[in-house]
Amino acid sequence: MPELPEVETIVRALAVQLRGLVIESAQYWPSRVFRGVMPPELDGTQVKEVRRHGKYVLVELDRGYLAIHLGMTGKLLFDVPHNQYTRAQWHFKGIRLGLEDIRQFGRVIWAEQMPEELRKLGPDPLEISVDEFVIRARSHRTGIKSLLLTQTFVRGIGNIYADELLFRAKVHPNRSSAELPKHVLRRMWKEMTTLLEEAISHGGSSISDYVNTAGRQGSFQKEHRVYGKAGEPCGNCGSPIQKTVLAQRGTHYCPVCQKL
DNA sequence: AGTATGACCTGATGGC
DNA sequence: TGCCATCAGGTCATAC
Repeated sequence: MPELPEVETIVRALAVQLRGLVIESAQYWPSRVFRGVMPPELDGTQVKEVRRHGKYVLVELDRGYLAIHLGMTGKLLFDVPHNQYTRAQWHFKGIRLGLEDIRQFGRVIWAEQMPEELRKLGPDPLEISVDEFVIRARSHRTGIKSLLLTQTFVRGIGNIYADELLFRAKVHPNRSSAELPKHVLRRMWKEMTTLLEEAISHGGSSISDYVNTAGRQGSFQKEHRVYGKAGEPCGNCGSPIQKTVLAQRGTHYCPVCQKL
């Protein structure tokens, strides 16, 4: 569910509330999110910082790192009662952070050092330079949407923002990455930056179940131009937005504005 | 290296 | 109301 803007929204709230707090106790309910490895005893450990790394929430402790991926249906919520989907709870003085995840596609990783799963990811889309973006994109032949979804290429873009970005940049989702002209890739980089920053400023997109740590929805779904708009007229040219399957994902685009 | 497919999970929705 | 198929913000493993 959550992509870069949603995770960024969550992380900003978590950082404010958790920085400096000490874990008093933690509870874990066995589920797929732990992949068979529960975090060790962390009582007495202090939260140094909370950062985003791609789609991961990275909680930097004074001893080790807790990395949380929210998958499709993961939520981090303060002070809500335990329910059947609660996978973990961390108790701090005066506040309790719970992880809920219906589908269990999320993941909790603990490691003494920055976890390998995070280190192997590509650069952040809001930090990569335009030149590096162009060079990296040109070194792959695969379809551009598939590449945008590949977290080792850039980290944090998912299905919504891939579709929205390609529409804004007027690029067909199945165009071969290596064959995109440099000026088109530069345009994509620019649109990527503005799209993600706009989405963050709206608190992310809420389609069905995304909510921030306060249980509130984002509003960027109101600004979507193609995602979830199949059959509706394109805002540029009026022709109907198409929906197909590409890279195993529902893909929305304007067949007139985004030519192959 | 690429891509296509299925798997992993559960719930919501729509057709019959 | 019930049953079935399909779809959903994401990875991951396996097979061509």
